[in-house]
Amino acid sequence: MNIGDVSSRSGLPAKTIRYYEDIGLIKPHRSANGYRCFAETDLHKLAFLGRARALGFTIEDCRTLMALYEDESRASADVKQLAQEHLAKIEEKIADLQAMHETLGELVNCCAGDSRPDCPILKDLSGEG
Amino acid sequence: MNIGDVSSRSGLPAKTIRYYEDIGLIKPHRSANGYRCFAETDLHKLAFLGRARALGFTIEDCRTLMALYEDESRASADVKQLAQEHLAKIEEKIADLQAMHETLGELVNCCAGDSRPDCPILKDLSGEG
DNA sequence: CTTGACCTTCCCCTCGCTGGAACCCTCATA
DNA sequence: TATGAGGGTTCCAGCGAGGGGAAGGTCAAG
Repeated sequence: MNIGDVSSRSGLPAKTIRYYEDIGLIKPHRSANGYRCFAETDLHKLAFLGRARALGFTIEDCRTLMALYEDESRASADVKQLAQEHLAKIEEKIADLQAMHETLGELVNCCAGDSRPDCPILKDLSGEG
Repeated sequence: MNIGDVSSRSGLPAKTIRYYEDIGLIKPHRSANGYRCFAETDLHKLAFLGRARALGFTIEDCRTLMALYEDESRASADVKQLAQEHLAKIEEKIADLQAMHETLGELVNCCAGDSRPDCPILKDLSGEG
């Protein structure tokens, strides 16, 4: 398979696939003309990476997850720990965003949103609040 | 005031303050020795920026907000619209993160987390789910 | 033979800083 | 008077995870 084929089959942009090769996540062979030549296993890895990335894992986490996946003597505890740490980071981000949302939401609710200049949002930002 | 003073009084790192000057958010004067020389108004702007950034506004949003703040004939509707758009982006991010959290949370719950290799997390990532 | 779709490498851009190198300024102390 | 500490200055590189686009090679169809 050429890169366009794996791109459409994995849903990942060709640029991303080249990047993943660049950083050593996949190692496709090369055809005589210099084109990357992907096997089914490469496609499988790319799909794996795409799903892991969609769950928000970092590239380095993905590297670890792939290594665990390929290690048949892995302990599921290692996978679970990685996932739990990631889950904790997600929770932290959600909490941060929710705090922002709450503060900003209140300010927005207090703002008349008309043609007058008086604005509680700017008032708060300026420290007059 | 030198940069160290505004840094400690605004809570922003000196690097960040230099960066904000670089991109034209503030324009401190210079002393004879070449040092940046900050007035109270600069400090006030930096505090404004710090609060806007803490609410998750992008630098470009901050630039617009500062312009609105300094424009005495602004309409609060313009501020409110910007804030509402930002609020919508925050909500989108929260929703994305919550979706990740839900999926990953279920997988984590299904994973024994022991010394055996069998792992529903990896199974899902590999597409066997 | 040419066209168009595909592939290659290469380098710069994103965003919001952060770290570090190399150097200048000022003040206090030995 | 040297010197050292603790400011300040500039510029360059890098982070994560790719994206955009140029310049050029390859291949199948018409």
